[in-house]
Amino acid sequence: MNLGAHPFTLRQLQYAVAVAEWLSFRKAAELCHVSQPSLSAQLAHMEQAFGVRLFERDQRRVLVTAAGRELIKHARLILRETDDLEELAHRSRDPLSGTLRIGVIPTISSYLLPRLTAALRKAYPRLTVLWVEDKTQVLLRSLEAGMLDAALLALEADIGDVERGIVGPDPFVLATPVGHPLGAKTSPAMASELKDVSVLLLDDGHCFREQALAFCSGAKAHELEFRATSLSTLAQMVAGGAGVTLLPELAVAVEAKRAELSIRPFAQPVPKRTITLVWRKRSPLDSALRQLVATIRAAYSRTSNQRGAAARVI
Amino acid sequence: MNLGAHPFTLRQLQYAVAVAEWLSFRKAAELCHVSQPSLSAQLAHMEQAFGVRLFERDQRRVLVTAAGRELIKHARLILRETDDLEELAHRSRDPLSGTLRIGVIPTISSYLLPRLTAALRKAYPRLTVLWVEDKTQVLLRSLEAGMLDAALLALEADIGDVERGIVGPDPFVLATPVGHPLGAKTSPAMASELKDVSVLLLDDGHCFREQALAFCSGAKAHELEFRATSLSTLAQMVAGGAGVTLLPELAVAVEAKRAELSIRPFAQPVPKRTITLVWRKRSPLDSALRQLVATIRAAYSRTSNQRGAAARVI
DNA sequence: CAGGTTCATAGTCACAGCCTATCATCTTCA
DNA sequence: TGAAGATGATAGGCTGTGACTATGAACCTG
Repeated sequence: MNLGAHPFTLRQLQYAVAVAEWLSFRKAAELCHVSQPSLSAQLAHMEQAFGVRLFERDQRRVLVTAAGRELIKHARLILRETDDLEELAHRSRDPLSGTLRIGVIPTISSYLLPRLTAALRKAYPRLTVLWVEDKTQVLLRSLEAGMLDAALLALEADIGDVERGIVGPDPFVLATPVGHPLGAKTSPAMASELKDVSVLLLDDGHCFREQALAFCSGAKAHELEFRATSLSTLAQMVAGGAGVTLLPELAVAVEAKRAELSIRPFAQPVPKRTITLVWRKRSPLDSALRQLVATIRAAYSRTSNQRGAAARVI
Repeated sequence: MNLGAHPFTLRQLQYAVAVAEWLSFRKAAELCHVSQPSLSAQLAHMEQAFGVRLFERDQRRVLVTAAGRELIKHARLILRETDDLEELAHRSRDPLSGTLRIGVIPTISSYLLPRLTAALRKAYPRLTVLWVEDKTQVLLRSLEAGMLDAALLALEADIGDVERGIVGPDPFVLATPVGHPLGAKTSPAMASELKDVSVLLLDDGHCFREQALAFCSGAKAHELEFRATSLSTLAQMVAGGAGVTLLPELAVAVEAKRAELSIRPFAQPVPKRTITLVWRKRSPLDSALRQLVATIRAAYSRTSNQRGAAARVI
């Protein structure tokens, strides 16, 4: 490890990054809460130390040089790491306290959160979770940008290279209007029964759409043109007789109560998704999040059991 | 990006890492070239800022706490990154390394780049050039906006107030279908021969169109309605007997090989364009780019000679 | 118990880094 | 065309951080 004095400071890196972001010394100085001359001076020192011009500036505008681009990219990385370190320090007093920002996809949030928040409040009374609901890809981008600490989504989606902790499997069931021939049978549903049946699916961008679609096209079902933007809408339309659909079992308890639906489980191989908590690799929250996953898993499996019971009643 | 002041410094991280490594304040202070009290004071500040005790110390020994282990692991990572940044700065002191974004017009790129990239790789092995192909006016706007570092184009176009380095002249030649009366003569072509001849030209927006058009209208030639979008298309159409055209000599070697063309040079005054590298005034890359121009010029004149040889064979 | 460790504390000082005020340019708009 | 309003650079002065030396307190070792 190099123990020699570093020729630059974290503060200087922040200044450089701020200027690169706003292409303005004044604006950057304002955001960094220093005067513009101070910022100018620090950047001058930094350029001197590096022996490289980072910014091309005249009296009307600022541009980042080729060298500047490379260096500032790296500076951003370092600053993110320092933020992580701060975060780590803050948490190391008490890992599961403070505020955690967690993303969650819509087809999970409505059904899991009500029960989960209660369990979390009980397990970690000093922890506040800020839930952010959006589609998988948006959440993953926010996660990467450091705007989220973790995200709760389906493992089957394209989630890239992230750390993960599995909460549990969520099998899909067949939902049909009451009185529909497919809903009448008592045996588990076979994929082959879906051949040429009209199914309704979620709109583009919802990962549950992709997962259900994969199964349906394998079964040679026929997708109707209309696409719902939430599972609730989907359930309403099915109840209205527009067609049949797949629902994650997680949603059944709520949706079958709101709308008149017949629910049948599928025979092996059961289509399913795997609910998972994901976070950045090398996140300082790693161990805390693993602990959190255990708590979520416990709450989820309790919910599953109750759902199982509810299903038997129907 | 968090722009708030960081509660710690890189120096403090070094101190902490050194202590963790040697489990001794004195030894660590010595290696960091500071007095032991200075190091003690900084670590005390750091622990205060973090709100966590990093070291368990009494007068006979030093131990790293559980929190300290985590934090110092992360601190090591950050210090490695800062070393990388320093290294990066050191390398970028050599302006002709890293990535340069250079624009180039289509009537140059296809013919010059294959040879040029090889020459550049050889001359500047640590330089990566990202070539961006577009029309002159688009390139100049990108250059002005800082999205490009330089652009390779024809001096004869309207290029505004930019810094420039001339690569070399690119004379135009007369290209006719094989068997065309204008192609039969062995003497250099006169502008007057083009009177009332049907010529094909590039589409609007290509600067080569403007340059060729200036010459042709001076010669009272007659432009056919059809306009090609690339020199290759143009050559194909001429070979097909649709008319005659002007080609930059740079393109002859490639195009005359693909299509059956007769090529004649022009008599004085030879119509031509001047291939030029341009960049922003006051760009910090100025001296590097002048050096680059010299390299490009060398590669271009070698290409010219070979093209001269090829032309004699035809 | 003296001498040699260890890290912590006290007191002093220099300079890095901040501030305000001002300059030199360039753009904008009346 | 000229005044007002940007922007970044420069000048000069102040202050607080982080360095130093000297010393203190606790602990081992011969």
